Amino acid sequence: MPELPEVETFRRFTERYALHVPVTDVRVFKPKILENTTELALEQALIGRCLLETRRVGKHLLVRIGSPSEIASSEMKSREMAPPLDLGWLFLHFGMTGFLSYERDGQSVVNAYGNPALPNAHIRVQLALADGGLFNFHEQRMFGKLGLTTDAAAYFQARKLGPDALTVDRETFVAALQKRKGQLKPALMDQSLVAGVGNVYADEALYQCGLHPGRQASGLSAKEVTALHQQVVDVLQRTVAVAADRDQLPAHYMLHQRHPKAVCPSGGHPLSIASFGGRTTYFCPVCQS
DNA sequence: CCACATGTTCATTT
DNA sequence: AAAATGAACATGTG
Repeated sequence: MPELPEVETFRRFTERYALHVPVTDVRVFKPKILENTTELALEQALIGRCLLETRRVGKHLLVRIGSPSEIASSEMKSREMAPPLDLGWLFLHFGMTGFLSYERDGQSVVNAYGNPALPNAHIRVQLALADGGLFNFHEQRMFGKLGLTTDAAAYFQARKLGPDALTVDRETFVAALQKRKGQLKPALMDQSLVAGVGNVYADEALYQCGLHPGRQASGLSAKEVTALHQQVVDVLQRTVAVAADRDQLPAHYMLHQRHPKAVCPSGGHPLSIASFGGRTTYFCPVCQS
């Protein structure tokens, strides 16, 4: 599930529940989820500190670690205080099944996106906060990662992420596709071309503008590539707007049909299920060409 | 038992 | 060099 809209929802969730409260404890239940760090290093980096701000590119979420006394940067500028101590960033990647939850006072459990009855299982890392809150990173399938980095820009660069798909401008998007040899679907999913589009929303954007996933990326007309840019951004923005709860997306969205009996929301024809770029791809052979 | 699942990375081939 | 392909990773579901 975690493509760009889900991770953006996690980012907002983190902002809402976990910022500006000192961390009192770090519990790692599955060390394998850690990338180039240890439980001890996380404890040293986090305990007694606060999470202060978040940043997201594509499907990657970074959370800045700072001292509890550090105040908001706008306030700081106006008072011309010393620059904040560089305490680095926590990074999270959600793999195939990752998500966040928060609980407090024993009962209230809030999940990062529409999944009301999630069990308390598969918590891999838990941050205990000074207000009694517990901030949980879940990852059933263990493809996700959590770790520390000192430099946010270097973190994104090392992963060769292209411009974020939620805000990529038309000129950049068009230029990237025009020089791309190969099929549309793999191009959209290439995180170095545009960051954040995964299997489901790639299919949706292609469906919404009537483009076949196997089309040559560089072979689109100006009109087609403009429409594709618009749909990529629109599909992602709409999904962010409903906090990545797919049940709230329009009925004419094709992602509701990802099952063997799938039919086109606009004509009722059976959808084709094929492999592009090594991923299962749903598309309408009538509407998309 | 098998096939398949939203992601990324790596090796191999074209 | 770029792009495609397939495997691997770990775990659960149908």
